[in-house]
Amino acid sequence: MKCVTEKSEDKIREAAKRVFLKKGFDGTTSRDIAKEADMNIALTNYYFRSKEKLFLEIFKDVLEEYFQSMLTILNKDIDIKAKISELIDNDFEMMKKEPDLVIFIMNEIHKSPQRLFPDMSVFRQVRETYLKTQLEEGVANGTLRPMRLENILPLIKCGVEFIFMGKEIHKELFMMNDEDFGKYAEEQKEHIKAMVCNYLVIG
Amino acid sequence: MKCVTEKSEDKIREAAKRVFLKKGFDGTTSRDIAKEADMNIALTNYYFRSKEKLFLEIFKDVLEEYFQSMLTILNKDIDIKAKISELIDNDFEMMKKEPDLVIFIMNEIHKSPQRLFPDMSVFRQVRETYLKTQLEEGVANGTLRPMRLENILPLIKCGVEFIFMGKEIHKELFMMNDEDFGKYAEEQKEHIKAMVCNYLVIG
DNA sequence: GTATATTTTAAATGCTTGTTTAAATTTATC
DNA sequence: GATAAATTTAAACAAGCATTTAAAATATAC
Repeated sequence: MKCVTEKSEDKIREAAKRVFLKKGFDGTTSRDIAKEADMNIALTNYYFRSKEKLFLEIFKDVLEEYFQSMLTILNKDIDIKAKISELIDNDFEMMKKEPDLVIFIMNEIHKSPQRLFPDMSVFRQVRETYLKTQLEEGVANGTLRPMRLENILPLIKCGVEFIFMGKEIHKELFMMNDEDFGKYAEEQKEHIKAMVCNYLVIG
Repeated sequence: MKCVTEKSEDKIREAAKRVFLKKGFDGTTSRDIAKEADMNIALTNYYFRSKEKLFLEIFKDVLEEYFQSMLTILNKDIDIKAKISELIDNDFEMMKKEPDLVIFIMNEIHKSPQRLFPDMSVFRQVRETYLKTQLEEGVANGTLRPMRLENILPLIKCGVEFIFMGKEIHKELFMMNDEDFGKYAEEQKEHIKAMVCNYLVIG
């Protein structure tokens, strides 16, 4: 018989993801998670053994979520300019949908990198995409500026992610409200696309 | 008589800055700070009333430290390309000297923006620099692409700050050790300079 | 329907947290 | 050098923390 009510384990997992993303590992208590999941406090340890174990499980998911949609685009068989444009659009939508995700990942890894890299096979996948081949071919036949994947990928990602990670400071610094910021981010996105493409593609 | 030993208040302030930068507000305990300063636990509250008050004082300093050297360059009477180059070099040196500073600022503001913007007069200063005039003149006479300060400034800052904030993830992703990363960051810095200048300056 | 396994609960565990106290010590004032 | 003020100390505070317990409630198996 199919059950309509969600399994407790999943309820906790989803609640924990929400709270961890918002408050970070240090800022989150087991009671916060239990309250968000509307469950008894003892259940987090019943299902996940400890706050640390629960966090590591969720962090792994979050990191894969971050890379997954990007991976699909990196492997598409499309022109490199279109690919850059699509990668930036994809990043932009992700930052709008999950505004806490990137700063959360960056901050947690920065505070304790060693504990957070288990068997990240997704890293290898990112290193071996079709974009890499495209790049090497373009560089070889002189249509692209000599760059490696590790040079171009951060240039594609940093523009959009930076202004969203620092959304509140940008709003304060340039005296914008949320509506202003939305328009500003859109125009900034187009600048980034043009700037990166102009730089990578010769002529 | 000049005293060689540092005043206790300053010892605590400096210790607190070190610990807060490394562990963030939530990850830092009053005992951490007292230990780092090698002082009795009660002294943090004797001099600063609370952990929160001490943090706010330090955060204000840190934010001004972040903007101060940048402000000087923004107001220099030099060619706009040289200015961009110098801003990026300056950012680069700051990230090497204080690797925790930017991710700390970003994360703390992201978690609770309202509590961290008191009388930030430095924001007004950033808005009204000579670069703004240079930009408007260049755009008016057609030598520069039509952009405002809020468009160009993040483009200048995001490249370097992004790879340093995500140093550990970049090392893991692209299989670099610390030495590799150092070289990589230098070459990335030059790409960023060229890319931003090429984009802003027409022809 | 009873026995067994699973899930949920309230309560308590011992430890750490930020902060306070009141006494002890050092420094400054005359 | 005595008196007052400022600083430092060890100890304690209540509240909150992650985690555990053992009993209660529910679901599953026969």
